[in-house]
Amino acid sequence: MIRNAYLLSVDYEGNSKAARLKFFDPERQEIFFMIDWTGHRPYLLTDAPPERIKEILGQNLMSRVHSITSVNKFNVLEDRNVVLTKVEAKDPLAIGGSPNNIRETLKSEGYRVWEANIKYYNCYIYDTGLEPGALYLIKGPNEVELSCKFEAEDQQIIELLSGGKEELEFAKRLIPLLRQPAPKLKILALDIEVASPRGMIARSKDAKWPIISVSLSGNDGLKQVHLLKRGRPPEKSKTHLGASIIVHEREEELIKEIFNIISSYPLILTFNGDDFDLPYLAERAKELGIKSNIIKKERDKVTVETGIHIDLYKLFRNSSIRVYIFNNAYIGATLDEIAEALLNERKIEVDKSNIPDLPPEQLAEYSFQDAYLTLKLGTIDNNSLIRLLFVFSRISKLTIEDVARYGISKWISNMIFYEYRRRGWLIPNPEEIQAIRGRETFTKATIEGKKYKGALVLEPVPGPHFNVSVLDFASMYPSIIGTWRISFETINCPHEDCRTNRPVEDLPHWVCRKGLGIIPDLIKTIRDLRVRWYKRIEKDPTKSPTERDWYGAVQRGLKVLLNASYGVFGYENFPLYSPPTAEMITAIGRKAIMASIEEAEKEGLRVIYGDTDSLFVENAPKEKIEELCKKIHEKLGIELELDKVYRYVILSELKKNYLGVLEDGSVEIKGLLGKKRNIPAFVRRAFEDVISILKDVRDEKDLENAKQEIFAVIRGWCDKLERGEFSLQEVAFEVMLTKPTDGYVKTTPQHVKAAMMLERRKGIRIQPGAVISFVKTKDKNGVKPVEFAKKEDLDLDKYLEIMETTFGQLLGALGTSFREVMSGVKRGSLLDYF
DNA sequence: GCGGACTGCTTACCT
DNA sequence: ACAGGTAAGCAGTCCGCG
Repeated sequence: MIRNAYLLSVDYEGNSKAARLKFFDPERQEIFFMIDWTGHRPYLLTDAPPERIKEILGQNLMSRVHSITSVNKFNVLEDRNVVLTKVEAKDPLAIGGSPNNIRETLKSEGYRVWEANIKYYNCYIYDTGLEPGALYLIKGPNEVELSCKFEAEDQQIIELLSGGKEELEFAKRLIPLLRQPAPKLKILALDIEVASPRGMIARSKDAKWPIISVSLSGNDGLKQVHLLKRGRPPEKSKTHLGASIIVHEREEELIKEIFNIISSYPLILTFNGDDFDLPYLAERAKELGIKSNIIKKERDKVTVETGIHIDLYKLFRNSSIRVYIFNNAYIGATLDEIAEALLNERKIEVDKSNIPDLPPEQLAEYSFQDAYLTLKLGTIDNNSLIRLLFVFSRISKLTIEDVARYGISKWISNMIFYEYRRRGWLIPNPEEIQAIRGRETFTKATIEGKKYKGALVLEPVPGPHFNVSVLDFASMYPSIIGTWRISFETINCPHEDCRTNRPVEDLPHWVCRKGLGIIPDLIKTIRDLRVRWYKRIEKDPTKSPTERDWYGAVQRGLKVLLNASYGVFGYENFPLYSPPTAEMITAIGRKAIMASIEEAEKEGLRVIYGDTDSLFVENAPKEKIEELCKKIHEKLGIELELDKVYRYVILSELKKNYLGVLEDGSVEIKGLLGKKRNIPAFVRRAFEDVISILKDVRDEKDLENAKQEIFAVIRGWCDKLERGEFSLQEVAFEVMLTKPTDGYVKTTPQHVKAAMMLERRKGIRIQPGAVISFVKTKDKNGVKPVEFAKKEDLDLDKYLEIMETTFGQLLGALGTSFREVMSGVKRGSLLDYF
């Protein structure tokens, strides 16, 4: 049977002792497997001679060895070919997983080993050249072929690139992969509730208590709550969201039914299902004697045999996803906070310590809401997350399941490892990179405790500025990596004649000029493809909305990769960690921005601010800007471009703090206190009120008038505060708890005090990631959780102080101050503090 | 014993 | 668990002050 199917995942199958490919057939909405047919085996590389292996490993380990051969590899750190011994094993655990293993035995004998820490299924993907996430044509039991190939029309994309052979070859593989949209999948969200006694937290390790409810919400319209019969039957047959309430006499029956339904969906979504829902289900099933292997617990994930499982808790916690995909719209990592921020919906409020004692209808409502929210989050924005996972999987070569669980450094290192294996390059060990290419840095960071100097931030010229052009280096660090060819491969290379190639005079590091390395090619290709092609076709009106959605995901996905491509080199746990590389990249960045300022000033342009890769230029004629960009490109080889023109900008005296109004009246606020989400909603609303006045300002005269209006509005809000015209909720500060309350040993910040009061009074533990709402009070403690406070507890002076600092940033830039604005106002007793 | 100057911790932001 | 740079508010400490 010939069919099309997406490769979703690869794992190791213990019975057949081989890799197993998990495919998804979109037409039948069905998962199927193929066991490796190539005879591939796990292995490591070592410098121990082949003839000595037997003796070193001993009889016991040798029985687990499949073969010993010699292989040629290219060692990039020393720029030479090497011959190494490849030890193939009969099972992956023999390499490095079991107590007595080949890796450690070789090391203890003083030999070096390489590529022994890579998970077997990833190793398999590298060697077979499989493309996770891609669509395949399944031609027979031993024959699969990529459905999407490089086509004649793709040549036009290649023309946009200017690289060498390697770069084009990489692009030719990537382009077809990024053309194929993500499949439509039947999706099921699942959530369970457990009869844990009051105050006890159910854990999946010892699934002591019965499962009392399982809620299911599918994108095909399935809505069910399965309840275990306890006491009286529910009075309703449906929840208010329309989920059928189904009661089971026995827990076995319930679990069996759930397994049945799960198995008909290729994608299962949970919120924290890796740590709780799925392992708990599996453990209960085992305890009740249900024979099923549908849920498989692995080291750092729980998978579903009949599909794939994505734990949205892990996915939403991924900071690349949070920052670049959701623009920091949520901070906490709880279902309630994310749902509130992204969907404007909340969990149903119940007494958390008492869920098992809820009446059955209420339990059903509460439980179903969680499954409902999980499905909604997982399919948000017309399945944009699923699309992104496919994009990331195809670029990083990680399985969909791993992409959804690991962070950006893993995505990047896996992509690089794949390319290394493909070319027969030896993947170096971290300690060798540092020993051979250096680990020392020579610049001093501004922030104490950091390893090297970062970006440059210019001192702003405070005050209002009209007609401000913002120039920036598009993807500055990736451009530097590509143009100067900076990576762990090229920094401090072994060639004597490259030592004079020092892009930054005050750093002793040199850079290879012989074209060594592939990372600069990969980054440059991704960068050029994004800015020259995918960003354009995302906006192409001749494309269908579906296609534009897809290319939007591609474009954003590439951006996420690029944004982290410099940072990983400065990250200790990145397998290709190289402090000199990171230090060189930021140093070139500083040099580029300095050169641009110099050039701009030479042209008679006035630079009023700049941060890292941007320049704010006041009143610059268009021709002069074009001239400047051209000159900089010629001089430095990276592209400086006009990003936007502000009708006017108000710079505060602080760095990273300003307000800009674009020609269309839209306001961009950066860093100002009024924008921070931890300040009370009351203050934020007052701030927004003021901002709305600034929208319509076109010239200095307007600004003068607006100022008077602003003063009046600020006074108005202070009056409101004084008269108590607000709800408690509106004056609550909202600050995230980043660790458990007992983890704060050095100081006890206010939000922690409030959290501790909540814990004491309610007898619960507050989890990291929860956002604490508290108000400032006059009592000794100074704070109270909003739910325990009364209006008369409030310390209004504190609230006036925050109004002062919030508006002070703006007022200072407008040549006045909060005090001045408030003077002449008739004050009640509360304002006597002025 | 108390307040001001200071440092360090914590959180949230910018690029 | 990608990096460094900037800002704010508070907790805690030290020191001077009869």
